[in-house]
Amino acid sequence: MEAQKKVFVERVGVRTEMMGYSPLAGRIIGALLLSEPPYMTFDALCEYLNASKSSISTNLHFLMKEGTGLVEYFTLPGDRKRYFKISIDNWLRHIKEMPKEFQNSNDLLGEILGYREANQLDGEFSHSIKKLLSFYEFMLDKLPSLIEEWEEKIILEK
Amino acid sequence: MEAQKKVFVERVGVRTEMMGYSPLAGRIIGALLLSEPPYMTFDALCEYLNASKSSISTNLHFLMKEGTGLVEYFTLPGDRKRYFKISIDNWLRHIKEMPKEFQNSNDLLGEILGYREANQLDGEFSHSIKKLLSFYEFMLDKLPSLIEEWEEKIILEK
DNA sequence: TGATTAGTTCGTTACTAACCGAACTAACAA
DNA sequence: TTGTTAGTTCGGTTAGTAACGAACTAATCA
Repeated sequence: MEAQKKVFVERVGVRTEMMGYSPLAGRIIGALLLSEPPYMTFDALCEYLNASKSSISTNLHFLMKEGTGLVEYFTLPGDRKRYFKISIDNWLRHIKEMPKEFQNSNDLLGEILGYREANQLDGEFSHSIKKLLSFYEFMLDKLPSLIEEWEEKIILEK
Repeated sequence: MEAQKKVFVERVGVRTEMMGYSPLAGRIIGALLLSEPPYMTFDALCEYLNASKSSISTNLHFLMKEGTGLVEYFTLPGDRKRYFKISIDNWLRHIKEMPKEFQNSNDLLGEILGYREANQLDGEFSHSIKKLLSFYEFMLDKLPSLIEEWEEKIILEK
């Protein structure tokens, strides 16, 4: 069972690395997803992941700030330690912001198309860019209400 | 106008770097998006981007294979040169595959939840993971038909 | 006040990725 | 067959990133 857990931690590590996190940041996420109880102290993370305090410190900071607040911590009265855990809420909030990513590509591509048309550059190519843009715009239009639809479904299920 | 074009090329470069491409790969995409006609030879790319032949060669290969076929080339009879251009079709095909990315995260998270439940780990945390999973699953369910809806819209507009 | 604990900061090392130039190959042209 | 052009491959340099240990700080405890 412990061995299986470690395998999961590494697999989560690989997945999250592909999302732009460092290997250790990925393993922290993995460890926190699989630990029981679902939070760990600083020292426990160092020991479990065989990592130095400095590396754990750096990566926890990253995950709490830049890393979209994927990790957060709580404290207990009369206890100096911090207890680190995954914030599923922030995780969800982050993936719901996916349309914003689209928006950025969309905007730049739109500007480029504007430039091409203003300078009367090759029409056929501009036309195919327009098609691509229309896809982005369609998604930008539809995704928010799709997300809302899910929100409502979730409320009803409760 | 030429200056404005270069600014665009760099901006595209930065955007695509954020998507995991190398700086030069990003600039190649930018140059090809803005060039008139909408294709360039190997040498023209070297010169325009002030890059070495080897770097251009490596990055074009990447963009044609691993890079989801974002770039392709064509040839002209009686002309040894290759003409490189953006494949908007492949670009579109690639973003339409977005649900597959979801699928991978979804599968791993599902396995983890299975592990947690099999070992009767903290119920509240597992419950919130379930909520996250339900979002992924909802999107996986709805996105394909949304994409199809766009396809139909496009056909009608023609 | 001094000792301990929790976590941070800093300087270094090891590794990887991006890019370059030079030498090379394959195809055609003279 | 020799030269030229288009592009590739290889080895090396440089820049950037991940991680470490040691020294430090801030808070608590005795």
